[in-house]
Amino acid sequence: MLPNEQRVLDIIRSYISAHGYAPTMAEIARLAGYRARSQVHGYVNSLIEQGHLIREPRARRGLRLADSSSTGRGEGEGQLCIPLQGRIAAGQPIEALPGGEELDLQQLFLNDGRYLLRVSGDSMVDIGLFDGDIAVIEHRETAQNGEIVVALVDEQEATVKRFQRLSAEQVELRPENRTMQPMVYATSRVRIQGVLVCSLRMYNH
Amino acid sequence: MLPNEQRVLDIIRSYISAHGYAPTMAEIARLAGYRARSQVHGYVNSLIEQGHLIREPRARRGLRLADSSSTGRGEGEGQLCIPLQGRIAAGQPIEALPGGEELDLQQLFLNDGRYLLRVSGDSMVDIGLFDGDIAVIEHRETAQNGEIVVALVDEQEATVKRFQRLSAEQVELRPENRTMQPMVYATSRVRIQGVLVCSLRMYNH
DNA sequence: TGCCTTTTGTTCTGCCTTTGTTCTATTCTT
DNA sequence: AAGAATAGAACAAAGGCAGAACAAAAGGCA
Repeated sequence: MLPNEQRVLDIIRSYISAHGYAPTMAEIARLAGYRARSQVHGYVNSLIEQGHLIREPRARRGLRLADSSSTGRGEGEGQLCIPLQGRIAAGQPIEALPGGEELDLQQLFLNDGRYLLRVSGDSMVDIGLFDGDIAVIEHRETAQNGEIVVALVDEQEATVKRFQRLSAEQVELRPENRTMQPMVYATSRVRIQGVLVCSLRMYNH
Repeated sequence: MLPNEQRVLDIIRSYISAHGYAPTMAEIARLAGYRARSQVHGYVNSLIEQGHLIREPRARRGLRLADSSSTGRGEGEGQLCIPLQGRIAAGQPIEALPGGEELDLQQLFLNDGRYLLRVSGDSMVDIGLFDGDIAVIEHRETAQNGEIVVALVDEQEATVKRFQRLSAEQVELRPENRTMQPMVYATSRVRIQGVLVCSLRMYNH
């Protein structure tokens, strides 16, 4: 999937999840910054060929997601679920968890577009993200307010920050560290590379 | 394989695993620090001759990894290693990790005697272990000084604390929280259940 | 209902930029 | 001297883009 296709798919996903119905070609074009609907149409065609989208031909707002994440994932035996045993730090020796929660390693680490980065620096210590931690990042080019993102400023410096869109022209990248100041940038200077899904820290000796 | 070829191959691997599509010659050049695309092209040609890469001629982003070199995710037989892609928060967009570090999920989560607990309470916030985090515990009945343990006091209350043996008769269980006091117990009253190997936190929305 | 306008999906065409590719030249290492 | 590393120019193909044009669908209005 090419980057522009990815971008269009992101936009469609966002739109559907926000509105409940699919965007029109013109809406996608405006959101993606294109002036021509035909442009979008090309990418949508590619996405349909690749099986990421389904079209109801000639229908308005007739796009649907063909998402593998929503329903059954028929992936043989690569599914690694680990049960959570219980809750620690209060009451009984180890209080069993009622719900039978599970951690799906497959989904957490091996989902499409997820990768690992080592965190360096102290800009997020207030939410417990420390230097040396490992971050699971999901590749995306758009983010919701409040998500923690990997963002590239001026195509130069990549950082982990909390994302907040202030207006159409401005975004805020806020470090979670009382000693640092939030930074406000023009939207055009900031490119989202991914969002933080999970962080993990090893305690080695 | 020459060192520079290796480097280029690493960059391509990282890029594909992070984005889902291959980089362009120019992107590889920028990531590797070259000014000329032709430079990259030469190495890519070598890598193709050696069978590490496959090219779709003249296509953009038309590089694919040959299976033999897909060290990316070795899930051959239940062994799940995930490469760390790089370091985030300073310098280059994403600074590639030289060592090719890997995270071995198999070993981390499925090693004998390891299990998961959900953390509850604030007694370890100073080391970034928060309420709701997931802890990977390795079952053990003894601990080294300084390790973080799951300890049972008087066969009643299980907690996560830092372990310190003060003498043959006394052990200290120290919460990592400035507002709490370390507790000292007779050795006989404390039973170690396991040590903290890793903690992990999800960022859901 | 029937007519008209607007919106929308779709196709086609033409222009510009990016990209893969090849060649050549220069410097560096051994 | 030989091979590798680097830089830059140049070209053709592919992709990115805008706009025009047309038919189907939707909605308004008498």
